[in-house]
Parts: sequence; structure tokens; C-alpha cells
Amino acid sequence: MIRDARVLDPEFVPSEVVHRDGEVDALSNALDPVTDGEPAETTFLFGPSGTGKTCLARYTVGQLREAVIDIRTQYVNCWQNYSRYRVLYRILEGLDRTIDIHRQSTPTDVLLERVQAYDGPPYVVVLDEVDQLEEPSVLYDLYRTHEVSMLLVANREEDLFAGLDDRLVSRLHGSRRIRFEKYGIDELAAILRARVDRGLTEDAVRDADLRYIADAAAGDARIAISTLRAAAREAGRQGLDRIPESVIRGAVPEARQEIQRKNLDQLKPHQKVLYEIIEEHGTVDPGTLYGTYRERVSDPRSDRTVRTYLNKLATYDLIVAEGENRGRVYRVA
DNA sequence: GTTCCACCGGAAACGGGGGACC
DNA sequence: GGTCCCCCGTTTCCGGTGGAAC
Repeated sequence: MIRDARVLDPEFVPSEVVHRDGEVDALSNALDPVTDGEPAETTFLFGPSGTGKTCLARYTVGQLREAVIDIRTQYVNCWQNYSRYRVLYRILEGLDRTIDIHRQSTPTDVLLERVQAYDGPPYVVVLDEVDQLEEPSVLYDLYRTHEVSMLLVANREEDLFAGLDDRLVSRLHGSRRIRFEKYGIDELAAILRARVDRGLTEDAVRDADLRYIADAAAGDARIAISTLRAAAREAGRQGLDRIPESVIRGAVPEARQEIQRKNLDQLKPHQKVLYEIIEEHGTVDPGTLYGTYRERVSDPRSDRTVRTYLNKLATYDLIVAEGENRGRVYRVA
């Protein structure tokens, strides 16, 4: 039944983007100077998870690469590359200029100097999840680098700017902004249909079932595509040539659990212990949480580090921190 | 109204791991 | 082999906040 499993991967960049014409045009216009060998203005892509920001950024940059001979591009995920050093390193990787750079001995400033010394063809850098940067000052460094054009992807504009210093905010104030709204059910169903047509055999899924998935995903294309993939996998396991409604319905919670499992797998052992304690309690106050954690592990980290871990868990959407100060409680998301 | 205290998170310091250099 | 330098995870220190107790 599966013809091309790649298209069922949420990371897959399709050859045509569905229901984002306005956003594609806006981004193409922003990148237009690159076609004349000039740098593009800094552009923000804002919107909730699963609204196609990353997909569209990669798609548009891909189109640009097809149209322009002299261009360099790089994608940097700031969730994984959260320090100034790692961002600059990834950017130099895109220029093939990391050959003599050593993780443990080359100062960050040397990396920056090398990026700033670049004077080749336009270089378009996509900084995804830019609100996860621990050292946003790197944006200032890059802003001052003439040949580098930045596409900055983030969920919420307010959250991103709240974490930046005034100097950077004023510089970025005039930058172009493209906003993404959540997909409607019809739009999501159309996105799924396009993937089914390319990735599965004909009539593998009914339109009504695609609408069911779209509805359950609540506007999040990533969840919708994961659900479709989970359903296709289960139907394949059962040796079916179509995905029945019962499998579709079972795939909805399965896809959400899979996303959560992936997030849990990325945690360090101490972070997992904290998550388990919160899960066991349902809702737990900080004092009890810290105390239980200290009892449960042989080499507990300091309370301050625990707070850093808890913030990490919250950013992963694994837990929720409710209330302030003494009223603070933690619960699983 | 004042004091106490639990909690948060920023900033700086510390130390481990590892590569470069002599 | 010893020393220096760097990144990065962690700890230490501490100021801010606001509810509880007096």
C-alpha cells in the first residue's frame, strides 16, 4: 500500500506547497534581491506549531537554489544548536569553512570573524526555532554580516522579542514579518490528500477519514501527518491494502504518544526522573518534587539545575508549570 | 504593616574534557 | 608530557516576588 514512505515524514518538503500561496509569495518577494546577487532583508516567520513555517522556508529556499546559480544556503535548528558557538559553527559548515576549527580550542570570536570575512555569493541562512537560542546575541552578530540573509522561524513574536536586548529589538524592528495561521480542517485534509496521492496506493484512504484526522490534529499539520503515517504503518502491518476507519481512529492517540515518546527519549536520566515523579504525583509542589528527586537519585543536581531541567521539560511540552512563587505546581502536560 | 520564607531565574564562577602548541 | 585555552554543564550567589504568619 505504501508507495513512497518519505512523503509521510513530517520533515518531508513537498514539491508543491498547499494552501500557503500568500506566504510563499511574501517570502519569495523578501528573497528576491538574492536573484540579483544582493542580500535579502531579515525576515521573520511567525506562527503556531505545525502551520508550515519550516516547510515553507525550506521549500522557498529550495526554489531559490533551483533558480539561482550563485547562492549558498544553510538550515540551522536552534533547538539543537542553541549556543552562539554552535550556530556560527553550523553557518561556517554551510560555507565549507570548518576544516581547521576544533570544538574545544577555537574561540567563538574566531568563528564570527570567519563568517564576517565571507564575501562570496549571497548566503541565505534559515534559523529555525530561533526562540530557543540561549545566546540571542548571535542574531546581532549575523545582522551586521552583510552577505548573510536571515530567515528567522519562531512560534510567538512576543516571546521571541521579550528575550532580546533593546539594541537587537530596535535593529530587528523594521524586519519583514510573515505570519502563519493554523490550518482549517479543509486545508489540512487537502494537505493529507496530497501526501496520500504521492505516498500511498490509489484509494488507500477515504476523504472522510482524512477529514477525521484533520479535525483531531486541531490545525497542526505535523500531528496530522504523523497520524496518517501511524495509520498507514498499522494497516501495512495487518497486510491491508486500504486503511480502515478503525485503524484511523486508533492512530490518533498513537501519533500523539509517538511524538511524546520522541521528546522523552531526548531527555537526560535526571530529567527523566523528574518527569516520572511529576507523572506519579499528577500535580506536585516544588518542595516535594525537589525532595523526592534528591531521595531517588544517588548524585542529585542542585535545585538551580533542577529548575533548568524543569524549564526544559516545559519547553518540550512534557510538563506544565502553573502558578507563581509559593503557588507554583508542576503537572504532566 | 512587617517579617519570614519558598520559589524563580539571572549572572558569574567553577571544573571537566579535550585539542593545540611547545 | 606539560601547559594553555576553550566550550559547556553545573554550582553558587543573590535579588525579586508574593503568599503566610504574626
